[in-house]
Amino acid sequence: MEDLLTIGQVAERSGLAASAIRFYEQRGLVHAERGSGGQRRFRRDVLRRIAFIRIAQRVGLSLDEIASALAGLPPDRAPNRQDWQRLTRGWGRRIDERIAVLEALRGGLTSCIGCGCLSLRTCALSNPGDVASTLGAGPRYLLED
Amino acid sequence: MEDLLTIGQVAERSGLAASAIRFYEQRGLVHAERGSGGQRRFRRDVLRRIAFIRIAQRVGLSLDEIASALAGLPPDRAPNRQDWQRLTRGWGRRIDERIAVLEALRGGLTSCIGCGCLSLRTCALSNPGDVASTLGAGPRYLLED
DNA sequence: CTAAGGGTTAAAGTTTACTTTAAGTCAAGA
DNA sequence: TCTTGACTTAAAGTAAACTTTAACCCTTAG
Repeated sequence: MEDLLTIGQVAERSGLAASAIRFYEQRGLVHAERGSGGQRRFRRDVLRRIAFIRIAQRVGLSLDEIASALAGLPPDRAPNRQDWQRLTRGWGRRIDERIAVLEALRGGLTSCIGCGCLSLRTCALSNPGDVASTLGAGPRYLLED
Repeated sequence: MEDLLTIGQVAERSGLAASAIRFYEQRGLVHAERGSGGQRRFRRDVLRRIAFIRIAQRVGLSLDEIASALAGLPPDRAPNRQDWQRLTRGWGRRIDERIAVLEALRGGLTSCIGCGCLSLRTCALSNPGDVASTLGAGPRYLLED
């Protein structure tokens, strides 16, 4: 077994489509050397990069943001655990914020009976926005008769 | 003040762009009569429909799903509170699920130290999936040295 | 009456994250 | 050697949810 992976092997192991991997290479998210005949050969740690990318996506980052984050890895040596952890700092907060927004929305829904919806433009429920304002001002209202 | 609204007035009151409102009309999400000269005239309750649409989007529904939901409103009379509430049944559960997924992800992140990421294809963190499997099997691991 | 401001249309453009297609090249076993 | 399956490329296609553009019409205040 070689220590370099073909795109098919990476696809197999990561569960990603080969086309997606090529796309990621284009976008600079992963890197491949080229073997005889121009075929891509990936180092094994591409799998960790891909894991990182997928998790980052679930946290809500765009590929551009993920690319910026990955650019923070040391170019000269293989990333170690501290390197990776540095990149995931702040994700917990980001997730907490999204949870807070959803909880506010749910709270609004269940308490939202008898609403006049007088001002759509300022209704916290219909406007995505900062957590503070959504959480801060008590129940909002959705529907009235 | 008329009891029918121009598209500009609806845009102003809802905070939506006029182009978005035209788009919604095309998609059957809102309805407009036509006045002299072919201009759109909206009944005031279009504002409630728009509020519904925006909140449904925040809950995670696509415009197609929202259109189906709106089709459940009575065609012959103005919707009342029960009508609207019927449409929002099930949203709470949907939101709870999304919260559960995010919490599992956050829990995984914070406990994710020392992971071998041996099988990307089955790693709960890198794979979006059902809540049960993500929640059920204890901490998962993200990064190793 | 006329100019400004808002309204109309269809069609094309935007963004994100990919997939599909077409046409061709490479690698490995029988 | 041949054939099959995996690989290559660039370019176009997809989906969602809109926005932009261009060319034109309507309404209203002065």
